[in-house]
Amino acid sequence: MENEMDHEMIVKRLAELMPPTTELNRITAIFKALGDPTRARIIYALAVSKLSVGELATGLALTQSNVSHQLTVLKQLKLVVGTRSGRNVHYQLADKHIISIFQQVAAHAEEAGD
Amino acid sequence: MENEMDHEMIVKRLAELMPPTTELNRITAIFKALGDPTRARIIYALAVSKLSVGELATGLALTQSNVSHQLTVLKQLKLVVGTRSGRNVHYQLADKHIISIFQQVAAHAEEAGD
DNA sequence: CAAACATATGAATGTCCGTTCATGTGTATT
DNA sequence: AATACACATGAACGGACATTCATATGTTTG
Repeated sequence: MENEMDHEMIVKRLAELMPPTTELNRITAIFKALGDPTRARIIYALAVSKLSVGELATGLALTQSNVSHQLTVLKQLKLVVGTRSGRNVHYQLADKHIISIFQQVAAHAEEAGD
Repeated sequence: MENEMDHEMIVKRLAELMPPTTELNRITAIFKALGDPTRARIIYALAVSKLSVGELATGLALTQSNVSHQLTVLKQLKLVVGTRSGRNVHYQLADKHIISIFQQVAAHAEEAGD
């Protein structure tokens, strides 16, 4: 914490303490991407196993088009990567970091559950 | 990883491996809340110091109404808590857990930055 | 090369949501 | 009690976005 003198200062210079706009945009874009149930389910599925678009579609009861659209969003944010093998494209999580982020949020969601 | 036998099984039972709907909704709701730049900035500000609604409004150049609306969202998800003292209501992060979540996402955003 | 299969892309649509404006509720001061 | 101050709430408007449908691109097989 900070004393009263500092507090006034903090309020006055709060904007300067914020992360740069472009960084903040990148961060919020990631949160927003994970904030959609469909994309979250895709992430959960890929946390279990590397899967193709079709497998995700049938396994999660989603349209192929829908899955593909969501994957492009996740791909753009480098949350998943897809590698083609023949006709199929197998997607996997970009790194295991993502799983721990979900775990932390899940932990918070539990203890904050009404 | 898993062998080919298991893989078919996984696809078939993918839905069962998903977290229960209500839990998934809670998790995605949190992500969605953090996925808005305005709310994210509020979180960042509160990570620096406990602040009143008015201080947040002036410090972040936002409408008082806007700040209040976003705070109700964050409050409902138990990401922040507000305590009244006189006319003012001072808000703070519900726990420091939230900061580490941002740090992890920020770390990912950096290394994935184009 | 034609046909079938897997994935990607584009447009269109309905819904959700962030912001603003206006007003209401709560609290202190004189 | 009346006024001023701090915050909350509700309605409304505009923009973003998730999903669907149709179609295009890419890849294998016959």
